[in-house]
Amino acid sequence: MELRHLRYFVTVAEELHFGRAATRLSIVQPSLSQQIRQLEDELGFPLFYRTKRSVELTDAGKVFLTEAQHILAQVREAKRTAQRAYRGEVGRLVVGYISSSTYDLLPMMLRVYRERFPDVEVALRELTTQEQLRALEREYIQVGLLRLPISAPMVNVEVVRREPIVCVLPEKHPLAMRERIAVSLLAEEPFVLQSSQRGGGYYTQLMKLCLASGFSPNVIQEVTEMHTIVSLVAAGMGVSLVPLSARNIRSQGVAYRELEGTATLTEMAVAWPRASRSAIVQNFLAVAMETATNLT
Amino acid sequence: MELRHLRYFVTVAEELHFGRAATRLSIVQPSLSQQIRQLEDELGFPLFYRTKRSVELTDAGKVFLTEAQHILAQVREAKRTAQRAYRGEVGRLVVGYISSSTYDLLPMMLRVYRERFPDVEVALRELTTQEQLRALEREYIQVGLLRLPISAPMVNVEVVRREPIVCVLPEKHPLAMRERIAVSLLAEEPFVLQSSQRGGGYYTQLMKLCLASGFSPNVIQEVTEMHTIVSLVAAGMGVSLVPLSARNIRSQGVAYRELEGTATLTEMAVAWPRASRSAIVQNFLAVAMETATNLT
DNA sequence: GAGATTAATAGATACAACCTATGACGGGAG
DNA sequence: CTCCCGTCATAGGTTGTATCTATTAATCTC
Repeated sequence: MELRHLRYFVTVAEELHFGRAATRLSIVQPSLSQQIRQLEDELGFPLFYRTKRSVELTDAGKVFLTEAQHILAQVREAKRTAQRAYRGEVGRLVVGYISSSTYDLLPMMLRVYRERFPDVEVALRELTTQEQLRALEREYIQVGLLRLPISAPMVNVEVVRREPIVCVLPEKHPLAMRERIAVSLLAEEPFVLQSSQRGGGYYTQLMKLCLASGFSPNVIQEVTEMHTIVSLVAAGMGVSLVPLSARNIRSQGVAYRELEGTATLTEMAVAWPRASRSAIVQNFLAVAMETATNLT
Repeated sequence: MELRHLRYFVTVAEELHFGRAATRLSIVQPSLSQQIRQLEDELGFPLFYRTKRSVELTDAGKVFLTEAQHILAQVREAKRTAQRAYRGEVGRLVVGYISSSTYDLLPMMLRVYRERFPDVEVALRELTTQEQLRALEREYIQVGLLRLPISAPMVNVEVVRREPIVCVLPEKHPLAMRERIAVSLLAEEPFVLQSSQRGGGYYTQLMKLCLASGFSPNVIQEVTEMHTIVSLVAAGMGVSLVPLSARNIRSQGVAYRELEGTATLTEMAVAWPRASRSAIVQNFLAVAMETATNLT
């Protein structure tokens, strides 16, 4: 049995006339008769009552007709669905992200992406930058939103935000009176930082920044979340160095001050496996870049 | 696209190896490659990532795989279902019946039929013999359970029960003392009968029976149901002539007496359109005949 | 009863699925 | 590093079968 048999059968069943059906199918009547006969032989029962003048469906033929129509519809649907999958319009996308992306970057990207690709099921996994790299490798996530620098040869990255590192300190702190703060002034200050494990490349970047000013920061508290840092600073526990976008965290009693000299930048990026050929991922990346340029 | 393409594709997807898949399909590898290529061309996207050493499904290929498997399963199912329909094992059967068949004949037939053909949806229509003949013609019912005689050339009948007509009269009635009653003795009795409209051929049969004994019955009450006749007789309103199986109607205060002379018989039959080629109907008829002989 | 209509049959043809032979490429063994 | 094996693609010939043409058989209509 081939789909041809089903197409022919459905047409004959609709026309109840071999000649007209054959015309509609752009073949000649004997060919059609032969194919229907073939189908009947395979099924083991007649689909039509034929007299020399008229054609009528048998009961079993009626049953087979509805089945055949369903099958043909499903074939059309299968084609359409698979083509949509090819274009990355349906499927599942697992996104890893660092918590500091939840203030604006992630929501903005998701809003646009979901609007443009409503039939892709999006799953979210909050993971640190380091965890994301492992997860990308193991295909636990398909795309990550993380902070540079990273070292991972099998992963492609594209920067979506570049922002200066600024100092966050209690509002009442003497240094808060200055408009800009030299890093060296923080040498004696107590620091609240993400743990090196959690901070990843960003932690290393901060260490280098301080060492360049001749000191190693006095870390009195390690935390996991950016907003915890801000809260603790607000409570007067110490100071910290954070990406500029941390200002989005609403907290009373803290001040953000630029650093003196050339601004040290920190970069947020989307990351995906170098080997990924997934259209879903490509579409998400396109949305991500677009979002990134739009908010510059 | 033909089912062949789907069958080939599913096999390659299962094996992830063109050579092995071709072997399983009893064709050679280049033919298989060619057919898959053809399918990809029609779909407009690749189903596999091919390197020189390995084969892997694309994302869209995975989607199409599940669709293709569904389609192939549905084809198998369609074949099976239609074959069952051909054997009269699935579908719908509308049965017409007269109310007097509900005492034992109809229930017995239905019990056996439903047990043997559980996937046929049976619909029941209580109709008089006359109504059934019209309904058979109009294909409102497919088979009828009615009382002979009838005159309808387009309808086949097969007798399923043959029983004598007996007299039913109040227990206390003087004639009830006799073991058998001559019809002529009923000449002056008030009769409770079904209306001629409703009674059909059976009504005519009773009229002839009385006329043969030299009288026309004095009908004081026409009713629609057999059990109403028995109730009214029990209440002393009159006498009646009913099929023997009316004894199944439980009612106090009535007596059933055979008629003198050669018993006049009344016949219950199954009826179906002469043109019917429905296997469902044939199966029901077979069950009906079987039931009929079993209860003789 | 003749002509028109419709489906089946018979035989020829053409297309496409299939086969054989071969090539290109990569990975692994020596 | 080279050679060989495994794997899929390509090229060209062959075969099977879907299709076409021509015709027949049966029925309906005028």
